[in-house]
Amino acid sequence: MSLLQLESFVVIAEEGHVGRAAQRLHVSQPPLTRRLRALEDELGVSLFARTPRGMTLRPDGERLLTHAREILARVDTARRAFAPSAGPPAAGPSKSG
Amino acid sequence: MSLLQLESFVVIAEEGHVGRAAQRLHVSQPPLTRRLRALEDELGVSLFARTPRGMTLRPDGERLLTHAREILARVDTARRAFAPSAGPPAAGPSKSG
DNA sequence: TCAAATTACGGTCGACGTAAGGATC
DNA sequence: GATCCTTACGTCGACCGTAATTTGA
Repeated sequence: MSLLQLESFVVIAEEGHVGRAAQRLHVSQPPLTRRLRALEDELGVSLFARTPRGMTLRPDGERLLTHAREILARVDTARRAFAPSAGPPAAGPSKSG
Repeated sequence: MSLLQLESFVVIAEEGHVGRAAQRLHVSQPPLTRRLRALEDELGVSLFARTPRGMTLRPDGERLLTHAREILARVDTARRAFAPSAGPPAAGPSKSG
């Protein structure tokens, strides 16, 4: 399980469409299908129901979606904590001003 | 930032020693040094102070350590939610009993 | 001098993109 | 017949391990 797989999964779930998800992620469909496939294989469950109009989240997929969002949110928080755009929230302002 | 980098960082921080961390992670020192290096480079900060006896966590490193532990804990929770060893906590037991 | 981290180098595995295939309505 | 997901194939990049180099008390 990698962050890339998790993010790919979330986007596919949001779009309900591998092609659309691929556009959002700036990759082609095959890599996305494979990432999802690898994730399902590792977890040993089927995350989506394949329909002729796209992908529908299954119960296991909905459960993973919750976990995935939390993980990605934490990662985003960590990244922001070190982003140069804004100072850390708890370190206090510099006394230079 | 990858889960592998985060896990590597945490182990190095715990051991204060790349060599020991490498043993725990079943890899040699160079890959571990590179993972840490890539993480520091991506974050734009120095996580450890290099000393002749090992590595000492710096303020930025301590901050990241907190984030990293939370992220890895969430990932572990997600994995357990799909682990075949135990059923999901909220799905209820099978009606077979 | 001694211990530890880091960089250089070659080899192997994984991931991507294009093209072809299978399935459903 | 059209749309979408999936698999096959060739190529490139990333990561690993061994060996050599640099760093710091």
